[in-house]
Amino acid sequence: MSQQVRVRFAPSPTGPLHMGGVRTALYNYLFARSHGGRMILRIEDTDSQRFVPGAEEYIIESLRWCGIEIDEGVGIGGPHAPYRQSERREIYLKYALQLVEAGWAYYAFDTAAELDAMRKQAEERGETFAYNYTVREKMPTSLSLSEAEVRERIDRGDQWVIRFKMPADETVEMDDLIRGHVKVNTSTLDDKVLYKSVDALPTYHLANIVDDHLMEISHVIRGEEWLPSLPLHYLLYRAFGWEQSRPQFAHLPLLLKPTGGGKLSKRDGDKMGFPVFPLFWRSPVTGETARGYREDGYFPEAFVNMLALLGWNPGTEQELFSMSELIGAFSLERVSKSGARFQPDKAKWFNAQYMHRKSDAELASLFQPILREHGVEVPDEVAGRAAGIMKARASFITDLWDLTSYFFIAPREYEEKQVKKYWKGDNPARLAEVREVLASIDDFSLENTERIVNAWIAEKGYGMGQIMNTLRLALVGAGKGPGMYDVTSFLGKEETLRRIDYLLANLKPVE
RNA sequence: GGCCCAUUCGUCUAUCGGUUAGGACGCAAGAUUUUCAUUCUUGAAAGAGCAGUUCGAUUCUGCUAUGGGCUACCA
Repeated sequence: MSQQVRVRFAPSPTGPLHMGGVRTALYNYLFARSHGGRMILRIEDTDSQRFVPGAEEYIIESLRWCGIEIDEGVGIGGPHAPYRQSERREIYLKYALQLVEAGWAYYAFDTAAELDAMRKQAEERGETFAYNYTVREKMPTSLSLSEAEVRERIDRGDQWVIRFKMPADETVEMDDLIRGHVKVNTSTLDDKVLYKSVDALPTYHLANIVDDHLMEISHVIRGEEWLPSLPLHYLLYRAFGWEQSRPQFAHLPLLLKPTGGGKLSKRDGDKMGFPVFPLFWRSPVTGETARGYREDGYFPEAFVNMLALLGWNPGTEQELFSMSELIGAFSLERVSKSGARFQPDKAKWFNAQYMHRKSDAELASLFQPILREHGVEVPDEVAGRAAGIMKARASFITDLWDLTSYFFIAPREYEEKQVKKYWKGDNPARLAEVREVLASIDDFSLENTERIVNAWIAEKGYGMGQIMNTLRLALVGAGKGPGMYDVTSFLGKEETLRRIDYLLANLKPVE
């Protein structure tokens, strides 16, 4: 096993990459990095019907945002270029023909419409139509037609596909790194199309095997939805004579909907209010949009951390992992077998953990764009300080504005509930007294102000809650916010006094 | 319908034949507190069912049930 580890992430550009795809990419990346291997990005655009412009760029940008680095592939190049399957068309036909020649595949001349009709008829009879050893001799194929006739049909320009000649009765034994030994009898499988007539491109199965072989892929780590076609893939490796270098397979459990059944899909996010995609997406064809984790205020580290733990665990009680810690801890052996239900609440919790651990400086650069959106221009240091004071109660960077707006904008209106509760009785007079105490303080630091004002409250025998909440009404305008001395030290003496004066002058106490 | 995969608290999971079945999210209660959070403590909460193997099964085997995937000239 001195062979170099080479894995690939091979999405198809039919739309935005969804979080399940990101997780597959992540596991491939972690596996590659933890084995000193290479991570390859291959774009599987063999479905010309479903191709969506912009999807490839979206995939690359998503991986970049997540910190999943590509060593080789689309956008980077490498020894096995090109890495976009549509640019490798001539390769596949050659290999498909090789299979026909060797007797592992055959031409079939029936059209998609004819097959649809046959399936429908079979269904009406309560049967299921399978294109396999039971029918292939009766269909117009190179198996039933004479060589001359086959030649003639092809030369005439008739449509043809190449199908795999599935053995009639053979047990295929396979090994999966996650699921263990799996056996399937070929009698339950059908003659899959390997090469399509509609766009003169291979299907996934052919392109996949050929490219994995040519690109010297050592491990195929992909979603569980591919497990049913693993026997076909095994057989293809054998048909090509590539069994010795066949990669090892690992089929990942699926990401499931938070409630109910089924795999996670785009609709779930729309319905339940969480993103299913890493980045915001607007379809260039339909104009449809979908929210993204990035735009919803998630940190890529938190998103990746959350995704890594959905279907894998380190076997310890550690939950917070940086990418390099993940690389150190990851192993396919610890990937679970059953589908993992995605939990929006847990995703939020992960993000909050990262939020609480961010430095003021890091938060400042993320918070500044939001401040500017609200017309607030302050130095990074000030933005960072505001964020730092309030980060403990934020889950997302996007929570910060609501949490800190009063730091930057003096209240002009006051929350009714707080006014009713505190802007009455002795409190206005007491606020005037506090104002004088504050006015006498030179060092407005949190500690100093706290020490002096608290001592004064104690000396006077006033109620802490009454004084503080009245002061809060003046400075914040509502019953929220951090400790009052956080507010006074942030605002500074001048602004603090100004806000108190404004309240005193403009709001009539309630009776 | 057929084939394949799976099955521990509501959810993500630990356990690799012997444990008071552990942790986390969420939930509840309490503590702290000048508001709101944070934080801390505590609590409720699980081996799908039935056989078998075994001195002993959550763990191994079989069946059933349930969930999921696949069943296209889509990946």
